[in-house]
Amino acid sequence: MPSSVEPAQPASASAADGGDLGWALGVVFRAYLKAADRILDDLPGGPRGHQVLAAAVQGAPQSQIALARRLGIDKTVMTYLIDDLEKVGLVERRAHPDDRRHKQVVATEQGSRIWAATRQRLDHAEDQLLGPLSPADRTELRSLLHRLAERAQRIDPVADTCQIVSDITADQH
Amino acid sequence: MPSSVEPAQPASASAADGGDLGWALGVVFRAYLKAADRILDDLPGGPRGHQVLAAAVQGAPQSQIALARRLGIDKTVMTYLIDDLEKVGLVERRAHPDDRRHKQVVATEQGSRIWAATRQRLDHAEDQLLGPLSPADRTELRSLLHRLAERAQRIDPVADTCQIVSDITADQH
DNA sequence: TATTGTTATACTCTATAACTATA
DNA sequence: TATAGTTATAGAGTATAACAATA
Repeated sequence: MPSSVEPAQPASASAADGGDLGWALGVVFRAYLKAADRILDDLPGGPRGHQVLAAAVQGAPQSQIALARRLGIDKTVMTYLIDDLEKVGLVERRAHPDDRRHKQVVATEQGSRIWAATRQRLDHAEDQLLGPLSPADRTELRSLLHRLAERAQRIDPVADTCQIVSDITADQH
Repeated sequence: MPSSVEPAQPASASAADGGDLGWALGVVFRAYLKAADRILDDLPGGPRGHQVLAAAVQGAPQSQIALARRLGIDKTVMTYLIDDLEKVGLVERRAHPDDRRHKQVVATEQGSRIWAATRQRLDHAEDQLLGPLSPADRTELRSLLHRLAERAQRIDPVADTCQIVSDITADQH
């Protein structure tokens, strides 16, 4: 193991307090995904399948497109996701009484049970991910991230797909 | 716009202070990527190309594999990334004098200029992303994320690829 | 005409493995 | 034998467009 060729300091650490927000976000997000993937291995759709299931269990019934926007998923992908969850009997589609174009996604009894169990395991995994932080810091981080996420959601609810991006980039060149 | 079919409250908000860390991380990370992609449209490799360039400009020269581990990129992808950056003349590969298997990635003069310019634009974009937060909260969030990222990095430096994951999942079933 | 949801196609990423060159 | 890097292939994931049903 040739330690001489590995620099002692990580390359990007010098900008630790300036930029590099993207690097930290990426590392933390990937670490979360890796932990979540282990737990959600059996669940169709993995972490995203769980988020759909969570929405179906917890909140008021939502249409597929509303879910897609909130979770940052393309509406076509949402179709496949719900297909798989429905096959296993975790959620059901119901036509909205007032607008039959919308299909509400509701959880089955089994879906609720599975969600509660996996939610518990996810909580444990999240605690491990936040391990280096004090309880107060964990709460602070969760709160800050949620504030940002809610705002980002309001500003740009994924816009169904990414038309907006190309519109904006167009006048930069 | 039929507002009656859209529930007033987002579905996952009820768990806002419990779980849902993954949702918030995902939303914020995607928002960052979207903003960064606009800025880094010209740069080969997008955000990841920029991170490689940043490492080459800022720190001590690192081998490709060290970069790959730090940035959470597969070593084969790193090859393509550096290929593209080298074609455009932003970085160069140099054989390490002590171990010629390693190739150090160093920035060219032009690479340094480009990096400085884009870094400035990224700083601006990050400020906009963190817009809802007070200056103190921004610093706090950056600090918390960096602490987590550095720790996650030490615990699991991407392990070149994802062997570890399957090892661990194996004894769960 | 506009919107929800579905399907099919093409494309981009990514993982995997096989290979080389150095050690 | 083990590691750094490269290349080629196959598979997963994603975007795009076209379509049907409803409003």
